[in-house]
Amino acid sequence: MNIGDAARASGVSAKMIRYYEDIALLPPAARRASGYRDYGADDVHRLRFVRRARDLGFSIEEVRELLSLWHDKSRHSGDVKALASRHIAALHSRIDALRNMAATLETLVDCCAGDSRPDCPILADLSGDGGRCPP
Amino acid sequence: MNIGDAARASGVSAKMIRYYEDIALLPPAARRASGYRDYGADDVHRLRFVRRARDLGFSIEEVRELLSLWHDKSRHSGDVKALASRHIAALHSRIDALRNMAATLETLVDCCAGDSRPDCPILADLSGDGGRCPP
DNA sequence: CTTGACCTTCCCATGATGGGAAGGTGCAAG
DNA sequence: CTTGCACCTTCCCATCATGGGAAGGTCAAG
Repeated sequence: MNIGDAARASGVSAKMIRYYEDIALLPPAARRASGYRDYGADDVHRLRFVRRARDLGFSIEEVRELLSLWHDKSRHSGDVKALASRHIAALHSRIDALRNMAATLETLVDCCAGDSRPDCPILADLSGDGGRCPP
Repeated sequence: MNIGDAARASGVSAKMIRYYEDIALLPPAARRASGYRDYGADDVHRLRFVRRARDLGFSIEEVRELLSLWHDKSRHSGDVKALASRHIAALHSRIDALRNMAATLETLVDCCAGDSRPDCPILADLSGDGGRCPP
């Protein structure tokens, strides 16, 4: 299986597959005589794992840990759970940060006339003319 | 006022102030005879504006638009409101993406024993052993 | 006049991804 | 066989916003 097929089968771009190999997230791929990388079902399986973990927002380094836990048949599920829980906490703090931004902006947008006049509580807030915009 | 003082007064690091000038987000700073940049109250005011906008999650390019609207005394508040509304929508889609990740992970974490045994629904899910983990 | 805190510019690194160039391979149709 | 096209290889560059640090100049207090 060429890299392009592996990419299509796993949902990871060929570019990324090479990159993951380069940073040793994945073991060096087998090579044909031509130098082409050659992938099998196991490789695609691992790629799908990586893809799924990335889709869940794990960083490359976290995926590295997940892969090593996955391959370790004597792992403790507690270690996986701890890693996932840490990630969930990180997600929640990012969510909170974004929600705070959105809430602030929504308040400002709600009291902006949004017409052709220049007066704008959004700009007023940004420029530090502390809020005369209570909702 | 030296760049360090402006940095402390605005909450924007000296490094970033130079960078913002470099990419023309800010006009070139005045210079003393020594070559040192020299900042006044207006500059600090603009820096605070940028800082606040960045804190609300606006990209540099969006801040550029906001600054130009701010300086344009004949702006239409509708333009500001539209920009802010677009940004709010973008924030919400990022929030949704993160919340979906967190929700999926929470389900998995909830049915992971988290002890010293190796069986783990989190890894099972990642490896594509489609969910025998209904909450 | 020395010392230490500041300033200048310049280059490099991050994280994860994409773009593209230059050149080699593989396969099907002519 | 040769041509053509789709694919592969490596290598370098760009993104976005920020920080780190080196080499060298400046300022103010002691």
